[in-house]
Amino acid sequence: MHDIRFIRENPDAFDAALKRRKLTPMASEILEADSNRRSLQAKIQEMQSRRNQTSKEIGALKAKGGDANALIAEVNEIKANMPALENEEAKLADKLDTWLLELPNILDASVPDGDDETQNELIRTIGDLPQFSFTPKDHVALGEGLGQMDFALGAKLAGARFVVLSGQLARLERALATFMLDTHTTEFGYVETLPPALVNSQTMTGTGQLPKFAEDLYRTDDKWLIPTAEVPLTNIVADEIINGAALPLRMTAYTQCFRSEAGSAGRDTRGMIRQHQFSKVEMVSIVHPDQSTEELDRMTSCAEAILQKLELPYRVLKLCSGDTGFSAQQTYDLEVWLPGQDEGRGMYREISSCSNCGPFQARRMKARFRDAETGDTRFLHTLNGSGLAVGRTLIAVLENGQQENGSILLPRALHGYMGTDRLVAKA
RNA sequence: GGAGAGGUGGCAGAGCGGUUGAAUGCACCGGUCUUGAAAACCGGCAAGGGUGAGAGCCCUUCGUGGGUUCAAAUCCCACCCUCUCCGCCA
Repeated sequence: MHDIRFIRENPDAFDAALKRRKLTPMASEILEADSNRRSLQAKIQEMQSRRNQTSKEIGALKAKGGDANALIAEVNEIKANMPALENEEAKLADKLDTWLLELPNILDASVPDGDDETQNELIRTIGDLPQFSFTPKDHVALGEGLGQMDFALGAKLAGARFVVLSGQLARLERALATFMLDTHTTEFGYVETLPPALVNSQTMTGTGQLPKFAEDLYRTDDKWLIPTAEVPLTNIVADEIINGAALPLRMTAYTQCFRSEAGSAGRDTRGMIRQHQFSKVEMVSIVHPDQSTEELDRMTSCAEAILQKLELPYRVLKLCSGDTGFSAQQTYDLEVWLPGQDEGRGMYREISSCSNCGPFQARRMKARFRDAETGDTRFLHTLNGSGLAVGRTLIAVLENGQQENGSILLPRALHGYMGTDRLVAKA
């Protein structure tokens, strides 16, 4: 959500920000509605003031036993004219709210220009790519070879884009999630949290999924399935005024995530890369505005630590203007190396996305803190990042650890969690 | 699902249809006192918005949305949530 005061004071900067998002300038249109609304508001408030004042006089007069009929008639006269103005004001306020809620966040100055994911900026590449003396298989071949990954069964039970894992692979999912949570809680100070997986519309609006992206979500009668734990975790501070001394707040959660993938028909149809249901360990930080840039680097490094401990090669990209999400000011993507993709030639695929949303979500959520020095309330900054997407991590562990005979050597960090150092086919 | 009770400021907790934006206590901030701290005492302390150079003035908000009334935290209706009991159930 945008700050109308910022637009009033910096209309040109606002339009320039829209332009970076490939949107047409709107500041003058917004400001006209804003100015009309405010003048209506002033008129309405003036009438309300007179109404309140006269009503008090009526009370005082009646207390003395006087005849208040003339004053009552006066109030009725004032009130008769109010609904028309109020309706008009409400319509304008609605229009303004819709704009402010549906326009994407202003990009940070550091975000490179670009149209799409091909123009993201490579920041660093970490780890050595595994070398194979054979053509590496993808996780589908490997998982089915192990007899522990069944897409047909997923389809029977639920439909396309579902899978059933069993045996060691089912345990691997659990091991990865536990390993990630253990790392974030014991090494990085995130508080483990178990939030609802269904949330109401207000919560979905707080983080920016609604009102604009309803078609990407699954819904029940009156609730929505979370597409990421970012939604419930971030909204924990909605409508709150946090004591500034308590910042930063850091939370992590392992949850199932549900996405309709409405815009992705035909993409990534093979395998576990893009499922309607997947699990993810999410990190959320709630910080003082001065700290959010630094916190984004910290959060990104926390996600990277997981990849490093799992001995998975990856690269870090800064998303360009055309690829940065609706609520984000700036985003780092972590892409893991998947040697089995592209016919065994391998490719990098997104496994984490760490974003600083600045005050954008906080303004939607009314999430504030009290500044100890000034005593004022200010909007918090919110950040979220995957740490990591568990399903894609499982894919990476399979494809990077594969042996010619189809067994999988596990990274050392998982041996304790798995009770073994390798995955082998069912007997 | 049924019956009952209740939702008021950061927290606890008063509140008669009319000077109640809301008593009181706690917490918090400032001051007096003290070598320092504590205690005690004094003072301050809701959020959002409009307007104004500013001091200030004004509007809105007592779970949410409607309604009654000249006037609603207070009355009426619907919904949401919490608690207690009963039923059902992982």
